[in-house]
Amino acid sequence: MNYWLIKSEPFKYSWDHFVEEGQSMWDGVRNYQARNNMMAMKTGDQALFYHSNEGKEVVGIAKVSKEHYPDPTTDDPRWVVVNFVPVAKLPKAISLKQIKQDPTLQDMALVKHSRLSVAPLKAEEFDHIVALAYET
DNA sequence: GCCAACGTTGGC
DNA sequence: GCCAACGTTGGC
Repeated sequence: MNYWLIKSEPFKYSWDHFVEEGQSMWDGVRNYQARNNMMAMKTGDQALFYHSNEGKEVVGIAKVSKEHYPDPTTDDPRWVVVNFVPVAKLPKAISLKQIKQDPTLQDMALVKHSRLSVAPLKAEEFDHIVALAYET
């Protein structure tokens, strides 16, 4: 199983909206690195859902419900989408600030390549962030 | 195939 | 709202 981090501007597509819909087609990715990451996703892989710009925090856990297929929102055959379903909302959102201050999370793409919208996560990083969120 | 111009993202 | 970082485009 692999772990990922997916970013969305809450203004465009928030976690709450995601939960409301119960499923999301992750479209609009127009970046090769991000696309390659999406193509590597397998059904059941877990992803942290991050709010960029507004909030700047990890708010929930999502899971891949459908592996990549051609992006129906464009005729351009280069782009793909994947589907996600919500797994759990984190009891406590983990802010970018907190991530940056955590020595074990310094290698995250979120820290190093802040513009990458779909990034791989190590299992340790995923577990660490989830553990932080469930701490009291 | 290089590189300048341009557009976009996202933190601050 | 600004700007740095970075990706993409297009002329040569």
